[in-house]
Amino acid sequence: MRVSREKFAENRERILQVAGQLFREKGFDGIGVAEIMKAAGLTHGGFYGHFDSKDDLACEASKALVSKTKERWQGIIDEAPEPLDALLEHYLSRRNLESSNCVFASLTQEVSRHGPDMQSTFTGGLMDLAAILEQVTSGETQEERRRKALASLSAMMGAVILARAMDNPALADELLAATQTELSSKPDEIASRRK
Amino acid sequence: MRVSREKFAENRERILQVAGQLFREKGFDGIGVAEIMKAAGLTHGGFYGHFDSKDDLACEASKALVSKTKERWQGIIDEAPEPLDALLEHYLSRRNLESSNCVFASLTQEVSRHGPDMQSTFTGGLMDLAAILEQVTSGETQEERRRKALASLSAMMGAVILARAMDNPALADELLAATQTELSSKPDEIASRRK
DNA sequence: ATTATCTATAGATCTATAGATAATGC
DNA sequence: ATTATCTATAGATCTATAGATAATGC
Repeated sequence: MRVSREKFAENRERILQVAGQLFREKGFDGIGVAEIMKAAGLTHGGFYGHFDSKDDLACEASKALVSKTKERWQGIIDEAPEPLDALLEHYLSRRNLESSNCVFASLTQEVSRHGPDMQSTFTGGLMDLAAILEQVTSGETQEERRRKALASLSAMMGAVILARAMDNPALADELLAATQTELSSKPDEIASRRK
Repeated sequence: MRVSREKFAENRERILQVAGQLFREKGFDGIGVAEIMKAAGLTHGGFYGHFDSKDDLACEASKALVSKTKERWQGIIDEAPEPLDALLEHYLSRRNLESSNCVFASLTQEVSRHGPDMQSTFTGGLMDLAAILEQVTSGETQEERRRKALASLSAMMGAVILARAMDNPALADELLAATQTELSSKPDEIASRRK
């Protein structure tokens, strides 16, 4: 039943990936170790050869998800001709609402109930996203760009978090569209396109 | 051991109030029925005379908390000479960050994992808060006021949710201040006062 | 020989219920 | 007589561990 070193490393990655998915869908407290391992195609007992505890897994999975979001944001602004609008279009889309891609939009409210390691992971991730946003935000002074970037970050994540809780898809769409229009550098263009 | 009808109603209210507090602090999954009843000064078994299930309690407690937030917001805009700025000052303050007053800033991410009753409570509450914000938002058309109100709602709640997850109080304060400045009708005044 | 995984289980915790108890209110 | 609360417990679930198993890698 033992597997090779290479397969062992693959199994660890699969546990991390499956856990990341299930944590985002059901919350840290909404899914157990046994079910995570089952979804990864392994048995419950094998878990503790890979991670010290469930909380250790939650931290490691969060780190991986934070990195992925940073890479996604950086990738979008590197390629698009209008980076801020491309990022808003991506983040405030119905697709991003329905997938639970962004770990911040799914798990941030649980962070303060966990240990310092997880808090530091989320804090660092948010600072990095703010820095990315600052690069593509216009303003006369650096102070103004920084301020706008932080306010935009709040609005983007707030909009997705609120829209996810709504049982009325039309209202959720309206909330996303309103936030996109207000944060965009070209509000008139967005407003007419969104109709 | 039986108590009067009046005391019975009081006990139910106390369970609701204690549960509202503990749910906001620890999440719906982070606290059990036994501990809630203990905090209310009653025994575990007595719970089911007041509520059908833990989920029933979660719905009722949410409804009460949503109503309280609506009343708080309406009270602020009714009294203040500059209602929008008063609301921003209240909601984006360090005091509101540290208390877990607002049910939306504490529990919204768990709503989509619960039943339709809770989703409808949160959706209705958010619509009502948006309507309150719309009353105190300036704009040339009603459409513009509505759009700004929805975007401001996202930013206000997003800022508090993100700031709560941070282990760096200075950064959390900066995020709240930046959001307040950007949403205010008098950004210059806020910016100079916040220094 | 080492070690990754498996089976089995200990021990804690959680929701919900059953039946007893004792005070209320007709 | 009714009923609000209590004690006690059933039954499910959850984290973590112990010891067995069997394949890897020196």
